[in-house]
Amino acid sequence: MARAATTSDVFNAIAEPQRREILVLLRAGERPVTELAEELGMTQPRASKHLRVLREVGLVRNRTAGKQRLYGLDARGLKPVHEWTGGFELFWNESFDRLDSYVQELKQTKQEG
Amino acid sequence: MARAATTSDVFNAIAEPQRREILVLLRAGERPVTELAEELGMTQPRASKHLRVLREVGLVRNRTAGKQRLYGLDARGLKPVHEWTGGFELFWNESFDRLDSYVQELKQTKQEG
DNA sequence: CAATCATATGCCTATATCGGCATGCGTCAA
DNA sequence: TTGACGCATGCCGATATAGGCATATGATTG
Repeated sequence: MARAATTSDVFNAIAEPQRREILVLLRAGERPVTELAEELGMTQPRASKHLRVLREVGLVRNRTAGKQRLYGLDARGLKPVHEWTGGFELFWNESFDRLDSYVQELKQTKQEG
Repeated sequence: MARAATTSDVFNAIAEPQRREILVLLRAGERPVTELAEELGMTQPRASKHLRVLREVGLVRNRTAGKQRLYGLDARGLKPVHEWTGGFELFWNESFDRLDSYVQELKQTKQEG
């Protein structure tokens, strides 16, 4: 009983910073593993492992091109995350009022104490 | 050497489904711990622990109200996540033409930088 | 002060990653 | 076929995290 596996939940998959970096790089187009690894300053096995996770959650796909394996972005899986966070947009925009009243409460409490 | 701690990285904090549920519930307003626990079908210690994580990353705040401790939403921390995923919007929405030109822009920018 | 309600924590176990290193596997060139 | 290159995996160690249960802590009431 822990959180859903990184390989099955996009939220969890992108919780790892290096995987986010990989996704960002892939916006510029397909890349072979070694190139990604080098640009991100990580070893090849490490890059491969992260790419595997991303592939299993469907955020990237790959195709064989000669000796290389090109990884490409499939960002559709990020849409749910964008939409979920979007559901809170009102709250971070509107936070002036809420924050303000919260601050007032704090001041009040302190003065009373 | 693992991913950033759940207590310091919003991406990681919301990687846990139950914490996302808590945040959703809090959109309806402040709630005491026990009420949250009950509505989500989890034990009180469990709810408290999740709330602690959320508090440490700044997604919720709490104030004492008599014997209870009311937790409230502070969604500002979700904005970066929304924006980050938003950076991929063109890749799941737009036509391939526009996507193409966007990619060209990225390449250009990268070369200039 | 004692009893009680509402929460927060500590301790322990099971499980999940992450990263390194060595190595297996597939492809291409000679 | 052999050797080199590119990448995927297996295995191991270290660490993080989730959840349970019992218990400590803080506030309120009698």
